[in-house]
Parts: sequence; structure tokens; C-alpha cells
Amino acid sequence: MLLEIDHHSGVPIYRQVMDQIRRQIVAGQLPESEQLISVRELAEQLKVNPMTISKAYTMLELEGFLERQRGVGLFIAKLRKDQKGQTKIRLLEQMLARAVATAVQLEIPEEKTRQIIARLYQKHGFPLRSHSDD
Amino acid sequence: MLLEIDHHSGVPIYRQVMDQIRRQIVAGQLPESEQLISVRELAEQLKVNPMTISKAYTMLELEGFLERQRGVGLFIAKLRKDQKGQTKIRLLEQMLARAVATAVQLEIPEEKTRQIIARLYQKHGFPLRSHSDD
Amino acid sequence: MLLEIDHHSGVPIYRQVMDQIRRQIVAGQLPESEQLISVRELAEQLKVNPMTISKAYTMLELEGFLERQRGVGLFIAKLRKDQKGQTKIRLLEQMLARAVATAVQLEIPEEKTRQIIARLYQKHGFPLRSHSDD
Amino acid sequence: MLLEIDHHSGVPIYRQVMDQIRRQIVAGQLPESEQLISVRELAEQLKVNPMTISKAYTMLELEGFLERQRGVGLFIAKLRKDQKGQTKIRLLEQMLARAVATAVQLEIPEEKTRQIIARLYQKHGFPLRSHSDD
DNA sequence: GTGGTCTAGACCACA
DNA sequence: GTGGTCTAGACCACT
Repeated sequence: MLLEIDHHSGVPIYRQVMDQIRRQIVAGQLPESEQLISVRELAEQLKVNPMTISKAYTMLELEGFLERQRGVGLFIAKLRKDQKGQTKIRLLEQMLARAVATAVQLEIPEEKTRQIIARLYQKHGFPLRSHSDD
Repeated sequence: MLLEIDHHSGVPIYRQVMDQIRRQIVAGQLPESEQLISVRELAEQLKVNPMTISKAYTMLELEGFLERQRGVGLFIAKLRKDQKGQTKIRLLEQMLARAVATAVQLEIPEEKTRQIIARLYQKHGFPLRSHSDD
Repeated sequence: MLLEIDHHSGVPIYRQVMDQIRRQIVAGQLPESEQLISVRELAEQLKVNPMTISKAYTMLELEGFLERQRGVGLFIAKLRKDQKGQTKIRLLEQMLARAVATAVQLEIPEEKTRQIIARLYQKHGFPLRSHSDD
Repeated sequence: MLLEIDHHSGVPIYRQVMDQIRRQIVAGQLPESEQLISVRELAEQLKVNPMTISKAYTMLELEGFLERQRGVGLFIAKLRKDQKGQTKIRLLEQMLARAVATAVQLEIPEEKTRQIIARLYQKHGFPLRSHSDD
């Protein structure tokens, strides 16, 4: 599991961990039912406090993305196929909703917003990847 | 000047004040060179402590959106014409960048993102002014 | 009397007025025993509050640079010849003392400080003026 | 870290703290990447309210001299090598500029200013380290 | 009237 | 443990 922590972003570390794991799960990058790397190990990898990782794991469990097996560890939850798709759209919509609300207040037309979106997609090199599962 | 404070959002009050005033300035909703509502008055309106408002004003002054006249009050700074436009785009890009980064990781194609954007714009009744059926 | 007020410098206006008048007096740019421009008039010229000018005048009177003739107005005080010279040096020394203290802490050598001084003098075009009264 | 607060100078305490820390950083007296003394501790040392120290730290962070690590503390920022030198010169120039502007208006020749500078440097026992007769 | 500073004390998020 | 936020209330400088 590859995670990147930005200590200067202002975003709490436990949130960065949550967001990245959640995304990897719904993106299917983390195989279902597999055991998660342990709190201690991940903490060591990322050079952060174990309590921070523990907090992230606990909250992801509350959200239903992780399942705890007492005495064993945490596992990726099995999500129904449509659940994944729904979550993906929901996560994206949340972020876009705030962006569009801002754009509307600033009277930035949809066309301009589209241009920015297009540029950002290009920057991420997305067109090169296949997206047949949508 | 209309401001809305959400005491339960977790976002510091002074930041909510900053963000809303900054946006109103770059959106041209606050006329240049005009005196701002006073610290005490806004504090009373919003039912918060004057220091909280003072902090927001001070930070906006540091950012260059407000100008102080000692003993008189704070005024909307005159921004160069291009500065406003740049700030508007910058504010929007910040929000979109995170959204697109998420979309790419979730393998949501640009077309789908566009659809969501379009729907959100419609919901806000945009384009403004050019239609008469509002 | 020519005064320039910088509303954005952070220096209180009454201080800017004091400093400039004081300097003009010891520089001999204001003829001795002449009546000062009235509070109201100067306030109008500079577009500032009359109380601000009044405060500056009062403090200069306390410093001995102005003399009040009740019912008439304020006049430039007659300074003994050596007083002017002493005041000039004192004013300069005060400012230089703080600068050198800083330079020493920052380990900036005297030579570098001299260079900066020389550049600043050139910028003011000083070498062009005669300075035979020293 | 040694700081001295003058409660009667009229200069806000948080500014005195900022100025002294900033100078110590660019003077290299505070080692890079080292953790700063905590807000509470410094507040206790100086017998002032923690918020006062917090304000100074926050502003220095905005200026780029300090870096925050959430939940851990504040650290001296790593400055590019030339940044330090530039800041040193900038700090000194600011003070000298006002002094020379005064000197020019008072028609004090550069030579006289140099003499005062030289005397002040001697008083501070500069040049440092290169002499052994201290 | 304006904003700026400071205090004492509370509560919170983060690691 | 760390810093961040907010309050209520005081005092000050400036115009």
C-alpha cells in the first residue's frame, strides 16, 4: 500500500491516510478481503505517530470500508459492486459541488470551468488510460 | 455585506469570514475603496467576539484585499483589473484540482465529470442574466 | 510648508507631521519666528483630521521647536545656533544607532554598511548639493 | 533562545518577539530545522499570555521563517542560502534608508555619517572575532 | 468613532 | 504533549 503524506498541506495526517485508503479501495486498487498493513508497520513506514494511523483505521471502519477481526487485524470490506460505483460518484460530486458553487458566485461560466477540467485531466495523463468499467 | 457563519462546520469562524469577504471582493460584489463594516458592528451582527472579526480583517489586509487607514477604518483595496480575474481562476482551480485528482484515481472519465458539472451548474440556475425564465 | 503624508506607511500621521516639521526647522528650511500655517488650514491641505495636526503642533511645542502666542498662533522657536547643529546630529545618531546595532547582530561588516550608505546618498543626489555649513 | 521584552517601549510584545526571532534566524543563531521553544514555555519565560506568543509564531510562519508540524510544534524553516543574506541586507537597508533620508534633509554630509557609523561600530566591539584584544 | 493589543481561561484538534 | 480558536473584558493609540 503506497501512501504519501504531505506534512505541509495543512490537512491532518489521519485524514490524508483515510482519504487515500478510501480512494484506493473504491478504485479497486486494494484487493477485497485482504488484511491491511498493521498500524505499527504503517506508522513506521510513514514516520508518523501510531495513534494517527489507528485513528484513520478506526474511522474507516466506522464508514464501512474496513472490517475488524478481533485479535487478527483489519481487512478490506467486501463492497457490493454498485456500492463502489456509488461511492466513487459520491466522493467526486462532493468535491465538484463546492467548486461549482464557488464558480457560480464568481460568475465563471461553465465553459471556462470545463476548460480547466480538461487541462487538469490532461495533466494527469488520463486519456491514455482505458476506462471500460464505467 | 451578507455573511453566513456555520458554527458547526469545524471551519474556524475567522476563516469563514475571510473566505466569504475575499470571494465577494473578487466577485465585484463589494465596491472598491468603500469602507468595510466596522469590526464591532460585524461582530455584533454575527454574534461573535470582535477579536474574531479583527483577526479575519487583519489577515485579509496581509493578503492585500483590504487597506487600513489608521483611526478611520478598513477599506476594500483597489485591485489591478487582472488581479481580480487571476484570483477568481486561482480560487476555482484550487478546488477543481483536488476534484480531478480524485476523479483520475477513481478512473472516472472526463465525460462523466462534465456531466456532473453541467448538472450542478443547472441546479444553480446558471447561466445568470442571459436567460429570462428564472 | 510642504508636507507629505503616507497613509500606508503605518507611521501615525501626527508623527509624520511632527518629524517633517522638526526636520525642516533644524534644517533651516523654515524661517525663525515665522508664524506656522494654522491647524485648520494644514488639516485641509493634507486632508486629515484637524485634531491630528493639533496633536503634532502641541508635541512640537513641548519639544521646544514651536512657541505658542495665545490668541495669535504658533511660531517657529528661535534656536541657538549650536542647538540646531546638536539636534541635527542627535536625530541622525538615534537612527544610525539602531541600524548599527542590527548590523552588528547580523554580522554585517562596516564596509558593507558603508556601501549601502554611499548608494543611498547617491540615490538622494546629495553630492550635487553644497554642504558648506558643517 | 534568549529574548528580551521591553514592556514600556510601545512596541507590541508580539512584534518584539517576531523581530528578535527573525533576526536570530537570519543571523544563523538559531539552527535550521530545529524545534522552537513551545508557545506555552516561552510565554511562561517572558511572563506573557500564550496567545501573544502564538500570534508572533503564526506571523513568522506566514513570513516563511517557521514551519508548522501539526500536533508536534513549530520548527525553524530551511531557508535557501541566498535568502538569509538577502533578508539580512534588506533588514539593514530598511533602517539605513530612513537614516540617510534624514541626513540628506538635514544636509549632513556622507563623511559625517560615516564617522558616526564608525564610532558606533567601535562601540559594539566590531569587527568580531578577527581581533583578540576584546 | 476606528482598529490593535493583551489577559485569563476555556475548549478543541492533532500526534 | 503540541498549537488553534474563541470569549469577555480591559486598555490604548489614532483620527
